[in-house]
Amino acid sequence: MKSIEEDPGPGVGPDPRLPLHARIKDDLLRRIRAGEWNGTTPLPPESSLADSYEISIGTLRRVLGELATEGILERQQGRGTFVRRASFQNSLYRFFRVQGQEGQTPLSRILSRTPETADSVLAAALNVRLGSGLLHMRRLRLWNEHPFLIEDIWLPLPRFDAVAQADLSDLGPLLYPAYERLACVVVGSATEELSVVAATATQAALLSVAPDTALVRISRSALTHAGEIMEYRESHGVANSFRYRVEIS
Amino acid sequence: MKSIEEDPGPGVGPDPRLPLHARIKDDLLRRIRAGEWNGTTPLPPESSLADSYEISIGTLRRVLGELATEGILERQQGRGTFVRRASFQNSLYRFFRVQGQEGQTPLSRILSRTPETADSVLAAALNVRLGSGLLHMRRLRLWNEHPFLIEDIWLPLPRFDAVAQADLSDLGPLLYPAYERLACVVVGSATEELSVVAATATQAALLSVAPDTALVRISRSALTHAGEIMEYRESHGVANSFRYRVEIS
DNA sequence: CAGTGGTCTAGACCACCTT
DNA sequence: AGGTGGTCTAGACCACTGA
Repeated sequence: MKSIEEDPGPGVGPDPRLPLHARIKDDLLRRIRAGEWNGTTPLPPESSLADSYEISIGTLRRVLGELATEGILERQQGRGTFVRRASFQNSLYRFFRVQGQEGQTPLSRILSRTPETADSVLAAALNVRLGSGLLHMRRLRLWNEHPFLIEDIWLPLPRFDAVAQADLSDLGPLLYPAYERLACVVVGSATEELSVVAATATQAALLSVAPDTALVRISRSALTHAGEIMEYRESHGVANSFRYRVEIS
Repeated sequence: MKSIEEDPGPGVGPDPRLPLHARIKDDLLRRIRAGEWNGTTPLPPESSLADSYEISIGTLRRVLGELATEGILERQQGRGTFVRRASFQNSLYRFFRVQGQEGQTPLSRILSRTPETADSVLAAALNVRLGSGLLHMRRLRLWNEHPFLIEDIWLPLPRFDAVAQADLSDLGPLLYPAYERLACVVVGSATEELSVVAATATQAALLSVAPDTALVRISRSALTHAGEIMEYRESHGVANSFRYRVEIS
């Protein structure tokens, strides 16, 4: 329990010329990134947060509303306000037009799981030192026994030792819940980048297409709430099964 | 000037169980789509809007704030609240990595401008009857005399007669301001769809690549504020100069 | 039932733009 | 100077959740 004297009060934030709500928002973002609330425990109720910041409840509600709109927080009437996990609603993956029922998760088959050392590309992607230990997993995604996506996944060691040693059947089709269970790491956000490349011989064989067929490559960096890169992933799928839509306004 | 009796009051909106702010928002969206304010004339001031809806200014401000966040309205302190044109900040076009200074508009060269009749694909894309009149323009975009994008643009006639007859030098590199000037049509929003195709012989020649090179195709449907499709556009660029990023949270 | 977030109000004061 | 949107407050009442 905090005393009022410990609390930063309305003076928080770097630039006192900023509006009050902006400074409060910055401070809340800082505390979320610091892991003060972990996704299962709610933030303090509005009234108590407003008191501790010494602002009116209306101003605090404006800040919480903005953070909810941005997908950082999730508000549930009667229950409380929670830090949200990354939802991957916007993920580019979803735009491979594959034959399969809506809402179902495709089958996944882990082809390999081997320790590696970081080359310069991976060291940069994961923000680790050259030559440090990584876990590399290669996975195939399939609909009705028909492969449509190859995933190469790299995780830093020793942080993910538990994933390296877990029974493969413990991992299941969704890896992020497994990371949380085994290594206590939660995905807070991610960045994906799309590009088009020609299939290597290996990729072509796995996807049963001709070599040099155009593939869509999606590179994903997944971050913790604190902003540390926890996973780097490259996925390749056949380009002519890919459609992506954007709304502009 | 409206009398209070004419105004819909707080009872507007289809479902009276909806919160007040949601019903007001629906009504404002309807009036925006109906073209009640055209982008240069401001909406009535907050106080007068709140009075005419018989709601408090705080509730009205909430609605206007949401519409501004969604990019529908633009608020300018001291000036007023305006309906926004489409900004194309999110356009997929921007992700062709071309050599050229930031912020500059690439050169454009109109290769052809011919009347056509709508085939089934174009009729569906522009929501017009099969066989109705269209204007087809083909345009090349270049950086330093190096072509990187082919654009095929279709406009419904007779609405865009003025564009069909204007001097080509009147069109300039940006078409949407020209549509507004010549045909009094403003873009309110747009949808873009990305796919990957193989270059035809003609496309390959124009872009000086080998036939069957992978191209990124971007199909764009541009809409008026009223939701009518005013332009359909297909653009093709070399796929390996394309990079697209998405943030996920 | 107590506690949470959701809605709505009424009004004060400030910062900015136009005239 | 007058009018616009921007900030902030204080409080009433409602709807939902969980024990």
